[in-house]
Amino acid sequence: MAAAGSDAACRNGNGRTGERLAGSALASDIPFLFARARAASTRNAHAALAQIGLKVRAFSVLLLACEGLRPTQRELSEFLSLDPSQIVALVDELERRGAVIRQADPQDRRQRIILPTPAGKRLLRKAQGLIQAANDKSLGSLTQAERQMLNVLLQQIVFPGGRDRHASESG
Amino acid sequence: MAAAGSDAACRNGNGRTGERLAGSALASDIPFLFARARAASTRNAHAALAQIGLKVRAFSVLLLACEGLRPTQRELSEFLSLDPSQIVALVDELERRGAVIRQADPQDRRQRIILPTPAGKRLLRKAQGLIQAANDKSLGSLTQAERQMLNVLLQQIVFPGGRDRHASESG
DNA sequence: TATTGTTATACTCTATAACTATA
DNA sequence: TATAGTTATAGAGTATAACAATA
Repeated sequence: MAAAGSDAACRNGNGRTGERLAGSALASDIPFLFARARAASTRNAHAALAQIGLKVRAFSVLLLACEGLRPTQRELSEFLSLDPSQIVALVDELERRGAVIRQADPQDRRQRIILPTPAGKRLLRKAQGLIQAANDKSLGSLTQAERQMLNVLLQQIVFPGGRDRHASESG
Repeated sequence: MAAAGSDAACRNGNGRTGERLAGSALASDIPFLFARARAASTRNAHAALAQIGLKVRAFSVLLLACEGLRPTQRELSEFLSLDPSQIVALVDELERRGAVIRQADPQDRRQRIILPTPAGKRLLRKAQGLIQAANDKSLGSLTQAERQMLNVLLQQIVFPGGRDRHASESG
């Protein structure tokens, strides 16, 4: 690609780089900032997870499966804002790998509960270490207090219902 | 699609919805929150801009062209973190529409400076009104002070160089 | 009849490489 | 030789519709 930003400064003889445009009103546009922040943080997360053959989507599913919540595929779809058909592919991948299993819910046999295997739990622990390091890199310019504040603000946007969350800075 | 979140709560007889998973550690993961916040805000922005036939990418290019900064395509590519080939398509679209023109830089005829037309400036004003309404919707759960704080934190992440920006809340 | 999971398909977005014209 | 823009192409990500099993 052409991955601007970090190392792309001062290249051409004209002194014109993308940095010059940071004076634009766009630099204060929240959706634009979300897009750039997300791109950078998922790039770091992907790079970190690559060494154990995971992607962030699969990591999210694995994490949700490992917390004792016994999620159905439908719930995963809703919470991750992904289409049910995408969950199928993600669970297929994790199941092939022996990290999770599908269990038919005895109370409604249409639903499949996603459960972790011991190997899945081990994989998650490894992944969480890598993710934490990646997130530290993504948020390196923020203090711990600033990260916590950012976490609270983002949760207010994403979960406007406003359940009293603890902002535990897992990432 | 299956667009979870907003209206998907309380559907199945089991009382199991995606909302239940908000207790997960994933709900405190910053990249996850970025992804959901970005998805929601760009969805709103796209819906708003659709009525004038623009997408957010094209809007960004148009805005940068209209501020007197005389950006080259390379600069747009770097600042928007898009590949140069994607800029070509965006400028093509805006040019077909009569909103911008390409001008060869006389000092380096390889470079094309993107300039707005009067029609382009009018289109931008319309777009900005729509974008502002969309952003108000996306950030409805935040006070003005919280928005400003979010803006500052995001800029610290995206522009770690730390030029003294004004967080002018253009969106 | 409605819902869960599944499959298939198309469309957008993103990434990569090669080409041209200028430098 | 190197860079700006362009073109073409392949891959990932996303959206949509139809189907089988179950309710």
